[in-house]
Amino acid sequence: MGISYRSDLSADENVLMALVRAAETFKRVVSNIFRKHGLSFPQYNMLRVLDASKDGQSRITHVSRIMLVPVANMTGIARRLEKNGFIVRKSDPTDERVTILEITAKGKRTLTYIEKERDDYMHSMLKGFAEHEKHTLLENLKLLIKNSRKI
Amino acid sequence: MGISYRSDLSADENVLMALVRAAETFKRVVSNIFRKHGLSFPQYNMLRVLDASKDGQSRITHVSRIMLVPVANMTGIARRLEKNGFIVRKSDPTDERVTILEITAKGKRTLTYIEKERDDYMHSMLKGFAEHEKHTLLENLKLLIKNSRKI
DNA sequence: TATAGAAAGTCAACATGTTTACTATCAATA
DNA sequence: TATTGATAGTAAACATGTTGACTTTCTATA
Repeated sequence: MGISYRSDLSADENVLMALVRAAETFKRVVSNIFRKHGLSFPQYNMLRVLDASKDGQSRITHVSRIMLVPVANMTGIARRLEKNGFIVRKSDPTDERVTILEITAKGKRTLTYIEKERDDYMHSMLKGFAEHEKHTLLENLKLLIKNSRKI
Repeated sequence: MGISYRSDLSADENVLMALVRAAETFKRVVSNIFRKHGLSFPQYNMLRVLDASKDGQSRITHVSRIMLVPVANMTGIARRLEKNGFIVRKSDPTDERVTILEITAKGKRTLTYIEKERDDYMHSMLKGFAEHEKHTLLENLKLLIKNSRKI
């Protein structure tokens, strides 16, 4: 099944299709972990960014730039996170245009609950890789990202 | 920007986040190519599967299994492809439950138009990789996929 | 041969991504 | 200072992904 589909793919395409599949499989499994705690994949990432920010807060545009996701997507993600009590939204008194997002105690607690299970999964996904192989893989992936940016 | 976010990530997380970013960047750029010809990323993949199938046709469930995408997603993708004349839908006389998808002449033509630009892009994305490095990268990605399946 | 269960699809509800349009505010400058 | 352009964010329209419910049709078997 699928053999006739793959047989005429070039070496380049094989690599890049495997890249997409590996990423999607990874996202699917960690999403299952997040979902048990009421979070989607991008919601979790937004929480992580806020948790690592000074005072647990940051403006939407800043989060957008770190996540490499258009600002337009942030609105809905933040709205749902706020609805479920993981963050609060405040306006910046010094600039009325700005919306500041801040992680709540519930948000921080949830990240803690997720942490171990997530780390275990990531570790098992990289089973069979020596440290230097992880490093080489990381460099390869960075080169792919760099190459695609230049196009 | 983003430094404080990244600084406390483990080596495992660095690799897997780079994996997701590389895949998303790749998808974004090839999607631009496809869009010029009226196709989305999954629509293109569905066309590719049909084009590589016997007589240019296959049942929805089969395409779903190859693309590793739930059948429920296939319905809408096929409907939009049919609406724009890239495929037709037929029912299987031997099994009334089955929907058969078949690529049209327009669909095949469109794949031909896309082919070169897409190959050029994939080649430039893998610039700087020797053949044996591509091979190693592919093996690494396959191992990631295999590892994540076992969880 | 009824009937229960499996298989193939569709549909609905929701979250997300993408693009475009829009509002509100701020900043620069004529 | 009034106007113009840049910034920050939201909203709407669409395509996709995910899950679960549902219909239709087969298939196995009691």
